[in-house]
Amino acid sequence: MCHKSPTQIILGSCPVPKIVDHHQRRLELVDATWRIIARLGIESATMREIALEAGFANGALKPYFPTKDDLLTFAFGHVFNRTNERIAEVTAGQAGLEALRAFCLEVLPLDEERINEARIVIPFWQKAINDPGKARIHRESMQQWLAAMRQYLAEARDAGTVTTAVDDAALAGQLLNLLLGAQIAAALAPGGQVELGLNEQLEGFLTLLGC
Amino acid sequence: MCHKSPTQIILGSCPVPKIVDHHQRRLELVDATWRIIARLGIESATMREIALEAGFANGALKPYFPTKDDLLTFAFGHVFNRTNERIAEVTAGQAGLEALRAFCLEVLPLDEERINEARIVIPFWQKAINDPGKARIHRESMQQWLAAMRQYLAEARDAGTVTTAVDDAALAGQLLNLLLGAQIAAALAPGGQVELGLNEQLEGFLTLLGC
DNA sequence: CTTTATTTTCTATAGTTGTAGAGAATACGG
DNA sequence: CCGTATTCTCTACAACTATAGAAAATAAAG
Repeated sequence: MCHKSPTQIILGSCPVPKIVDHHQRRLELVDATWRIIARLGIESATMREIALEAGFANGALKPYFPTKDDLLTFAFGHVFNRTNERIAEVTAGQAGLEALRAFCLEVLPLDEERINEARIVIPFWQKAINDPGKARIHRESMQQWLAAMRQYLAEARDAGTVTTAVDDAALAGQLLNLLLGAQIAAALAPGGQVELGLNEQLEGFLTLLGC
Repeated sequence: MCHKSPTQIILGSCPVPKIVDHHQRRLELVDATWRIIARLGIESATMREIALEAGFANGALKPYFPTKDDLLTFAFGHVFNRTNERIAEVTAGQAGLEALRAFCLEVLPLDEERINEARIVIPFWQKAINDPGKARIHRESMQQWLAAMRQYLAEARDAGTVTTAVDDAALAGQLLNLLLGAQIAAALAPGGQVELGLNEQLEGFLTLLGC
């Protein structure tokens, strides 16, 4: 039997090598799904519409995602992965308040691309309310974010840039909720409105920490 | 012709007075809708399910809400009205930091009832992303909340309980986003988890203002 | 070119949804 | 008890959904 693993092409045990990279194709389909959700909303993200957006016919998705829920769960998980990768890039080599600022600036919906991500993550939250698996995806990333923030706050305290009496757990929680709330504000802002004062809110919060 | 206005009962111009109070019935249907969304999620809030929850058959909703969208829009609008009424009660006769605290304590999902409201408002946000009418309902309430918060902050500054250099607009924005983010944290928390540190976050934030 | 396994299209199906509307049931005035 | 307007139930229907699977198209090896 000829399996689908790309490594088997190299091994040559398969008379006809497979043509499409399954993992790559999955990512393409996820990308098409994102575009649909960002442009038309999750209600329009039907299997047919996603296939059309990706340039395929209705049934072509099944070999890559057996069910729609598989596709959506993978797609949503990938949003968090992408964001976490971007965060890792931006905070690399930084610490303390600088790292915290970079972290938040990467999560805040400050440009069109991240406003689109907000339009994707809100439907995800809605689905996660009644889907423990999806809720776990969210919660695990949030735990990770909280841990990172607490570390940055601790570093900033050592550096003397954070001096408030409010404890770091509360501060991290405030900042996380502020970031989540900003997604909603951005996603529901009228089309064209770019300025929500999010940058001022972030700088203001960081200022409050140094008191 | 016999109209549906309750005043016509009193006038006696209608040979057979109407039996059900249309407005009251609409509220009952909205209540049933809320229960369905809170318990099973918005995906399960079908016309049939809502009718069943309210104790009626499928078609009985139509005289009160011609379409499902009418029902949902009214239901979501009513969530904001209720919350705003509760806020008005709780902040009545208060000012400054005390009013601000009462306001936030009323919005934060600190008990089961308000966690259920979070499970209703998140699907609403999701729908509002691609429905300008619903987005406006949200935005108008948020504008109102922001104005109230700025007023409380100004009062608190006069009283000397808010002294931070960060300007009130940024502070109000932070607090609003914190409240919105808390809805997400609460709605996606694993069942049974009640303590999210939201109270500590609020008190911490209010402490930060006095620096 | 032929063969073979893969990949994709296309059609079909079972289920669910919002909505419409005929008819039955209901409750009240007389 | 009867008539009447209201209210509700029930059935029907058209649209749309995810999914399954047969058939066609495709691409590479020999």
